[in-house]
Amino acid sequence: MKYWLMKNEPEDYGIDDLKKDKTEHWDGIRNYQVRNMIRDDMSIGDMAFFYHSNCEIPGIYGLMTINSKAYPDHTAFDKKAKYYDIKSDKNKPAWLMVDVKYKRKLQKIITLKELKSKKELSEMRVVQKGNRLSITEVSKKDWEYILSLEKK
DNA sequence: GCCAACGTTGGC
DNA sequence: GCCAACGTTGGC
Repeated sequence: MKYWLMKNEPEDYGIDDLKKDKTEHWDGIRNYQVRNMIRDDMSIGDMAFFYHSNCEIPGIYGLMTINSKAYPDHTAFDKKAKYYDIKSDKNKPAWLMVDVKYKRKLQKIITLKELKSKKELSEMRVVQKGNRLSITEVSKKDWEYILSLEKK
């Protein structure tokens, strides 16, 4: 069982949208490192933080579970879709996605600022400069520490 | 809206 | 296969 942090822009799709939808496919991954990670390392039942990026208050807003294995991202075949990719062929899909299931919103937002202020989390990928991966793995230790911050 | 950091592309 | 140019991400 692994833990993840998954970024999305709330203007595009945020935690409240997932709360409403209950489950949704996490499409639009167009980075090979991230694709390989969801293909090789992610499993059904893994837990993930829903992180809001590129917004007024970047940070962790909620929890979700991974609800499927990686499967072809059909938005890559759709010429009208934002993330259409001419290189992805239906017979040989270049891009994958997983389904995520809403668990709950955090009682309070754990902001990026707060994450950065904790020396315990200095190893975490999201707090490191120049990290641009939309999905990163979170260690069990960091996962539990972050959840403990919710109670403070 | 700026810009640093990083990934991708493509000429050679 | 190198690397400059370009595009994207995302915090600020």
